[in-house]
Amino acid sequence: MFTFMAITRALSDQNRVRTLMALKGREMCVCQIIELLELAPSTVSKHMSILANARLVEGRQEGRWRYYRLTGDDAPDEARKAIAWMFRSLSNTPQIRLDSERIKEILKIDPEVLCKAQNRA
Amino acid sequence: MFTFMAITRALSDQNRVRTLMALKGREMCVCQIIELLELAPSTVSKHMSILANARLVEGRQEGRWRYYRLTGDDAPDEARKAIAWMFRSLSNTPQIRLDSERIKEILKIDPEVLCKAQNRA
DNA sequence: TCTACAATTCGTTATATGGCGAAATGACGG
DNA sequence: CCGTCATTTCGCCATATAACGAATTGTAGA
Repeated sequence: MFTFMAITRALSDQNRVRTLMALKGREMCVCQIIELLELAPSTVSKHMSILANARLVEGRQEGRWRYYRLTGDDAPDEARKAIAWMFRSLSNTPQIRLDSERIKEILKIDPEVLCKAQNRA
Repeated sequence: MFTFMAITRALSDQNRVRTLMALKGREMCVCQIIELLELAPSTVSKHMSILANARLVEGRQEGRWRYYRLTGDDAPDEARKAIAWMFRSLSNTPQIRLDSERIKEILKIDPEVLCKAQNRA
């Protein structure tokens, strides 16, 4: 029950759901997610820790960057089922399609350049 | 997306999840749900309206009593999938098993008697 | 119509949550 | 080591939410 509630609470915020959808089939570093959601770094970091706590995502350090991806086979069954349900429900919605387009643009930019641009803003 | 978020927000409260699990395969009137959750009538009523808004349950008036049940085939696909996911995740958890036992006892009591008892308390 | 009463709505309160900016952390290049 | 810089942690504020009791609504029976 505790695990299940951690998942539903994680999924109860739209920005976290958008993030999970964005991670379908790829990794993204924090600054790329910041760029997608247009939120402060500290806010995004907190969202990621909530998702990680619910075992919906896992992080990987690469140099100065931290990459997040959806959890794999090691994740609890509830988490994988939740992600599958989310994909079935949302893949064709306007918001997710819109995000999908923006992600394509964001991924074109070298993370190094992207982070520097964010520092200036 | 709006529909999906309504569902995840509805599922993000433990008392609402317990209520949905309680409604598996049966109807219950509000006073029976009050008895299960041990919350004030106004609180339970609000929970039920949140669940109904997310199209996870639907109500039926019978005399002075209002019975709630899980939504049927008329519900959005997201809602039915969510309920299925919830059942798979929670059916064997301690809290739900405990509730299941209590529900058996509650259903033995005539709703008329149950409501009267609640008024006295 | 009047009373009883199950359920809902409304108003209030305490806590939880999402947001930000500032400071701390930790990894890399010099 | 030392500075740089991506990310996280911390402290704060505004809003959202869950809880309650009081008042309202609407139905059934007298």
